[in-house]
Amino acid sequence: MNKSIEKLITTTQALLWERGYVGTSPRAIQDRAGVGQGSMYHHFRTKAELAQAAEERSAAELIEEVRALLDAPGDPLDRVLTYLRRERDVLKGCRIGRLAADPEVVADPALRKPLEHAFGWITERLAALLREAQDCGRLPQEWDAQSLAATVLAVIQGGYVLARAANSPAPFEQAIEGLIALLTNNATAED
Amino acid sequence: MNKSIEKLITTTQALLWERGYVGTSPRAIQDRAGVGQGSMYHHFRTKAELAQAAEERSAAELIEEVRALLDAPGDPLDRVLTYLRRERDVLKGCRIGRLAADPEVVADPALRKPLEHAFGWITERLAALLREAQDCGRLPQEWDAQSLAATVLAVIQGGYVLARAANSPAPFEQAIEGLIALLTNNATAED
DNA sequence: GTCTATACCCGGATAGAC
DNA sequence: GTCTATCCGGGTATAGAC
Repeated sequence: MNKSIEKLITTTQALLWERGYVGTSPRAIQDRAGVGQGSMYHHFRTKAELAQAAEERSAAELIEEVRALLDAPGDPLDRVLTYLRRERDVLKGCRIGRLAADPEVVADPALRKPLEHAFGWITERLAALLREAQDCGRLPQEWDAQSLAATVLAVIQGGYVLARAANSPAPFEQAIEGLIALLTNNATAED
Repeated sequence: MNKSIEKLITTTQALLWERGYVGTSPRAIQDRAGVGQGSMYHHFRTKAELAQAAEERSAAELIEEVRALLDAPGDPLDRVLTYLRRERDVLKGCRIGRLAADPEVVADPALRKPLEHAFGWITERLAALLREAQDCGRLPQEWDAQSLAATVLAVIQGGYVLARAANSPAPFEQAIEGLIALLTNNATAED
């Protein structure tokens, strides 16, 4: 039915990922979507409104992808490691994290909310798994699972930053390997 | 002497930090610097040229600040921890890392170089300290210091991303505390 | 719903006077 | 060195016709 609406949203998702919020103009969206000016402004009153719809879709998609990985069967810590080693287009960065650089996104609650929601969800899910890993004796009980979950997500997000700065995926991969060493070679002497 | 040049560079540094490269216009620089159009284009032929000068200055300043912390006397691992706990305006993000989100910066070698240089320098310095910590027996010898250094820097950069997304310094602080737990509660049973 | 026209200011300069 | 004038296209819409 609403082919235009659909095309506008997916196109905006792609442009926000590539160029961020300030870097994405209504005209660029229209051109790439093949949708006219009048049509776009008929369905979305402002650029911010369309961006919000696109962000919400991207956040939902990211959550679904991560959920699929983290809900797999198997040892909890291994699932976290699988998530860390997941294949990624590193130099492209994170479709959600990228937007946190944009002051207009951070300043507008409606534009910031999808980021907060996606990262909040992922952190909670990781924390639950890390707690399970503690219960299995694979991680020390005295560690704070919530903090550790933030660390895991931060390594990924920071890895993207370092990779783009170096124009190479290498720093991302090193950061991940360093974290895996920290998580797997620890004082589980309790068992 | 060249008060104008100086004012243009420091103003551009501030605007790049706040708004990134695409988000910073020559006009905004001129207005905030109190320098006219003609003057600005007399000293810098393009926006990119001025941005490059500003980036180089910011990279040098960041390196100096980190050097001061990491060259302090004392135990090597403790110096890394001090660096991690350093006071920061978390929601402002990193003046260098922020620019890695910008596709125009990543695509232009002259604009990307200061980022690569700053992060490369910090990673090397951290790796050297972590190697010292291994020699002191405070970290397992089998860990790769280079990877670990990338992890440390990634946690900081990723922490900024999570904090801005949440509009709160909390995730940054959690990520740091999680990393400190990982670095200090490890299998140093070898000694 | 979609199209075209119009508007107004900004981005990123260039040219030439002072 | 700095100022003012000028330029051309893009950003972000709004208005009204079809």
